[in-house]
Amino acid sequence: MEPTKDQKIWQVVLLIPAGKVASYGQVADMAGLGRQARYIGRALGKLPPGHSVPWYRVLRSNGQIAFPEGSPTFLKQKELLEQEGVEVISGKVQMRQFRWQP
DNA sequence: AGCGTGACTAGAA
DNA sequence: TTTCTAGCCACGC
Repeated sequence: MEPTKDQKIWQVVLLIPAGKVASYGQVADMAGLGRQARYIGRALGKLPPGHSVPWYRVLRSNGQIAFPEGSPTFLKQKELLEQEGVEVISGKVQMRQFRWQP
């Protein structure tokens, strides 16, 4: 059976090494979707239960988390990133040292 | 079949 | 440096 776009996106996200992060545009390009950065978030929203996809390693192009501060999802992502060793400040990540595939 | 929406991006002020 | 605007494209209703 053919893998769907969502599956492809999840596969790309799985390729992100721990301790590093990637932007939606980066993932979209690697998934072969080009400029569909917005679809990435939507696909991650479709993630099934019991998944092992490090969706929390996907951030905006400027290194900021895509959720509003104070949201449970935001807090969860921040916690997971810090657990990976990524420094999160004011909802932003020091992508100067954590940018994936320069 | 058409319209609104969004876990986005790049550029300008 | 931060904030605002316009462009973008696929999906769901």
